[in-house]
Amino acid sequence: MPRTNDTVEAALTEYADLLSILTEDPYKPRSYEKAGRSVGGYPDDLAGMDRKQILKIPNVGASIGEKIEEVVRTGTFEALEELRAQIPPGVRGMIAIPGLGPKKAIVLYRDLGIADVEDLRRAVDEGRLADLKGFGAKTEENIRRGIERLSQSGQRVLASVAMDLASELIERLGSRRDVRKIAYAGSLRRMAETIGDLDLLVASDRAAAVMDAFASDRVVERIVAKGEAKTSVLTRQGMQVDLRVVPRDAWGAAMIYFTGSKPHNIRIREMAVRKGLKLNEYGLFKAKSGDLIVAENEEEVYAQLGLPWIPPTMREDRGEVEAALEGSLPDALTRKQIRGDLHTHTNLTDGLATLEQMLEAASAFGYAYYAVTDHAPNLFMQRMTDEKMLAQREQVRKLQDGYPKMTLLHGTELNIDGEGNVDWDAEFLDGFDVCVASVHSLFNQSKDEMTRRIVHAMENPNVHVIGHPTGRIINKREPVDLDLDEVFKAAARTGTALEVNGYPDRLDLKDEHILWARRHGVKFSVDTDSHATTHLDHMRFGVATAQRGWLTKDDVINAWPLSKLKTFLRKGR
DNA sequence: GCCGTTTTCGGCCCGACTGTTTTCAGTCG
Repeated sequence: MPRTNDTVEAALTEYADLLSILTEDPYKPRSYEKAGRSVGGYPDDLAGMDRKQILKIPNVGASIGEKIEEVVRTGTFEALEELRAQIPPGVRGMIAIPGLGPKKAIVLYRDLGIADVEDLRRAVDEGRLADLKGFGAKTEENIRRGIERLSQSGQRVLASVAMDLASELIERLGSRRDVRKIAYAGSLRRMAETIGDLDLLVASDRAAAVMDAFASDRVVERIVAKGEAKTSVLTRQGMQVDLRVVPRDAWGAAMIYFTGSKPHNIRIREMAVRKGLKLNEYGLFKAKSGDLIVAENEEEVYAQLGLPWIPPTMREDRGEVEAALEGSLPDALTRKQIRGDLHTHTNLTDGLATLEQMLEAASAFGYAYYAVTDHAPNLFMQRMTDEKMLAQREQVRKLQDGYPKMTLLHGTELNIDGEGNVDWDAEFLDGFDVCVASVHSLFNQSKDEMTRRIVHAMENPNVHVIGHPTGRIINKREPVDLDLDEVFKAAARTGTALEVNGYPDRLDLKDEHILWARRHGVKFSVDTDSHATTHLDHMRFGVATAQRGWLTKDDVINAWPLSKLKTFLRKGR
């Protein structure tokens, strides 16, 4: 079930889209779009708010405030219904086609009666766009390709997949002499959970040569656009990659610009304007004289705007600029602050590596502690038994001598059954150093059942961490239906940590849920759920997700010293 | 429609690229 805020955001965004199609005024749609985003990112639930509180939301004034109340009450608002009556819903769908915006969409509808993407596809095939003013042969071809791309792509890729492509391109282009600096930016640098386009930034004095090399790289299927400063290509896998080349002394300003997010950039550019300055990808300038102030690195640019450097993972216009201004921007968790991994597997169950191999690989990360948490018996396919588990514990204790700097913790990943009970009784569970408990079955329970189930598991004094709390698999499986507010309250009350699972297709809890849970005083465990030695490095995605949820080392139990962690694991007993 | 270190009107981020035009609108990020 979507949160009320999400419903309201969707309504405002749809209204903004319809306005952009039906009116000339470019500012009004933008207002609704901004208000929608503010509402979506607002921490409090709109359902319980009165008008005065609603008007405190940034970018929400009297007019939009009234409409928000209407949506909370009825699920929609009158003005939206009026616009919906004017054009078919499919026209809005057409502006999702790359290269086709609101202005062309309305011409297609008004002049040819084209009402959705399918109509448009037929019209293009039949050559009916030919006599339309403003639509030439190339536009027609671009629309044809845009429709194709929309139907096949639409699917954003996991951050880990984009990261691999970025590494490959950076390695090849970065080895060129005329490439002084190269880095990925965009949503990958912000470590969003999925990536639409890959953005690469290069510092070079020979832009044309670098872009030629890029455009003829082996991964390139087709060149989408190529100019003096920017080239866009489509890879064979269907991913768009944008390359921007700037002079080296503009690196910092360009990185800010290219990293985004777009709303974050707009916020800081507006700040610049108010200070009589102008910010673009070439630097921060005095508005009147055009004199350059700074450009070379990000810290300087932020500093001149009166801001501390803001980590890319927090640049989402979720209040980070305001927090930075008042000096309350949290010190985001860093990879270095992670002292151990509390959720990992071996080949005793479904892992690929032996206990010895996992420990050896983990010790390379310099961890102070490390937990082995193989699956418990009720996940029957794993064929776990009490004997096997106890034998593993013996083995772990023996291997401890080989790791003087890393305390080995013996744990397990329990299964939360339909009623919220777990595999073993208290006596057996007492033998573990740490217990993660997760849902692995009955994903389709009702919201009430699922919520009761997880809360019951958290009330078990031997359950320390709830693993991948919503169970979603990105692009594959929906999250389970949960009353998250109840779950977060119970986690705080029982002293149970919620996992931030760093496995790239889980990232569970996700950033927005973390922000929400954190306000309830919940503690978190940032883990990899590794099933192979190579998975241990997924901690980078877990930490990035934690940063996107504004977590600090104080919020994260595996960033604590072992003694403090052990106190937490006693759950107040 | 929102907002205020140019405060209750008059702005609203900024630049690159494309395509169809003859100087610019549309789209994108």
